[in-house]
Amino acid sequence: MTPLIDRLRSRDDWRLTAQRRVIAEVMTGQHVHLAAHEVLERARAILPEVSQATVYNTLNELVALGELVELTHADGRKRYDPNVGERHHHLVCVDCGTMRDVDADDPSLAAAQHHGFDVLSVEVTFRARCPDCA
Amino acid sequence: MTPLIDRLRSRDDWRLTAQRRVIAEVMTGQHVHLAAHEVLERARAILPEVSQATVYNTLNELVALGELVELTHADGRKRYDPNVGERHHHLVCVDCGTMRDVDADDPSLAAAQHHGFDVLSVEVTFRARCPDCA
DNA sequence: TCCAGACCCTAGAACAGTTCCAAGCCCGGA
DNA sequence: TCCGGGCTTGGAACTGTTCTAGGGTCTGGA
Repeated sequence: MTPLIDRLRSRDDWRLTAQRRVIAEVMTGQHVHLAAHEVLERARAILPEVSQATVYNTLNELVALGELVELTHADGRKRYDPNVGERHHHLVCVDCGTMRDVDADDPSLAAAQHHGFDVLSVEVTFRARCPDCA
Repeated sequence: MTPLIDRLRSRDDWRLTAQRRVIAEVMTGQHVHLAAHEVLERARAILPEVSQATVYNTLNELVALGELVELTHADGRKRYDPNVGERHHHLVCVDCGTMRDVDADDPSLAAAQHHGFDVLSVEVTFRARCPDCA
């Protein structure tokens, strides 16, 4: 039993059905940054009758519950990261899209964190609320 | 005549047609981060017979030429930033998507750079090439 | 145990953003 | 003027995501 599934099971405002449990199982681990279609594939390997709509619904619900973070990838498809607890950032391969979590507090990445990647550029985005929307 | 249009005009591998000039005109300025449909709208205000396909083609070509940077926004649509010269990062409103350029070298944003925004979180992405793709 | 209501799941349709395609247009060079 | 290559166009196609309608499942109360 993983912490994620434990947390979900103990919520009384959210039913942990078989489908949802399988999706949570798939989303468990370090360096997991799956796109929806990959989640669907892996979930179906465990429970073949999971539907696409359920995967999308469940992923969105888990994001709303704060259990996943949605990442927008350059290829246009969203990826989901279960590592919400600790502050961390991302190392992304510009060719294949592979991602690694890195914990860096500044935009210069320590060599020990390179994971063998050849770093090309850094992109910093500040998520904020503008005066008009405040 | 703006520097961007000047640069484009002087390329001999790329014809600066009326449509392309209008699109470049629309993309000129500071804090310009337009999505394709906005570029189309504004371009048509100047030259009504510009087609959607041309806007997409031209934006992609300008990105390939290094004259624009493509930004992936959480809402799924790409935005284009003409500010390619100087290293800078982005301040994004989570509600309306408004963006501002900021020049920050670390993930703590100086108050002078806040543009009145209420900063919620910082996201750092290292663009890299993984060992398999190298 | 049975029932009702709430919640959940499914397949397929619908949607939005982007790209592809075939055809016609335009410009520069011969 | 004619020709060829590149550019543009509208519409179709494609892809990722969301919506919809209908049926199923679970839970608590009678």
